[in-house]
Amino acid sequence: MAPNQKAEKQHDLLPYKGKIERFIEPCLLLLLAEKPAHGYELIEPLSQFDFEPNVDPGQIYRTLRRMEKHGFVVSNWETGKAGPARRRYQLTAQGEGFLTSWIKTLTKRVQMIEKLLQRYDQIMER
Amino acid sequence: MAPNQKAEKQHDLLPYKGKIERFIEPCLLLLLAEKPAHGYELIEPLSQFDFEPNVDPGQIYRTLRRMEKHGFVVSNWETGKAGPARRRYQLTAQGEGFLTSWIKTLTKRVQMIEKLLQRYDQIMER
DNA sequence: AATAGGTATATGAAGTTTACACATAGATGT
DNA sequence: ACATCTATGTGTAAACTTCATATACCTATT
Repeated sequence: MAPNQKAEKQHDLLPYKGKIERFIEPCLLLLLAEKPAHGYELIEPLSQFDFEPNVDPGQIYRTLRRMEKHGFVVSNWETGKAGPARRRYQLTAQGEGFLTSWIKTLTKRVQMIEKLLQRYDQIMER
Repeated sequence: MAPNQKAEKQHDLLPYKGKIERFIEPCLLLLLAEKPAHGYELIEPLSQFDFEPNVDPGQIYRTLRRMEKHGFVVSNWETGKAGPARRRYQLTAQGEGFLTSWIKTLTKRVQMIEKLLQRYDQIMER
């Protein structure tokens, strides 16, 4: 096929972020494994995982609800306390299993990246 | 806000892949840093990076053209050899710089994941 | 010389995921 | 009464991936 200069619709390439798809899921599950919490309360601890750009609260709530639909967490409304009602989430046994599979996936990802990094080091040595 | 059961349009959560956004870019750049090549020739070596599902050839060609537009690689048509004409790609100095920034990004990603993995190990110890 | 298969490059379109803005609402302080 | 903080959520466009498909040249075979 001959060279061709059609317009390109896709992304402009920069900025590249190298984000990990749905990384928020294992982060949320881990935090809930440590202790039950409501969404708002998870914003700050989540930010410790260095999300860039900053963690989107909307995404937290959506992800929690989604995971609840799949039985990975359960929630109950907590009134009584000060301020508006909060939905308190707890990890389920299923959720633990899901976290475990996430851990396996992430371990593989690290290996993938390490492989590339090592190969990069090799060509840099020359 | 009260509990609410609206239909959910978003993804069904499973399967989760934890793919790294545009991971194909640093892989291609690294392979080209090792030695110039045409797209078709890169399919097999790319698969060594354990893409799941398998590397999409279409994505390879698109990504190479895109990176060329940004000056990270240059190509020239190679006839003469057996088979149809091939577009031979070479890394540019700019491309090396882009690869370097990718390496930094990926190093950060590894750190993010390691942080999570360690924290997971901690709660598993109990 | 037709045709099948391999090599090589590329596009179309639908589905998934993220980013950012915005909406809702109760509680608290002035 | 009003603003502000806490808390939960939705709408939507842009970005990204996936899978299917198109094109075309070359080589070997019948």
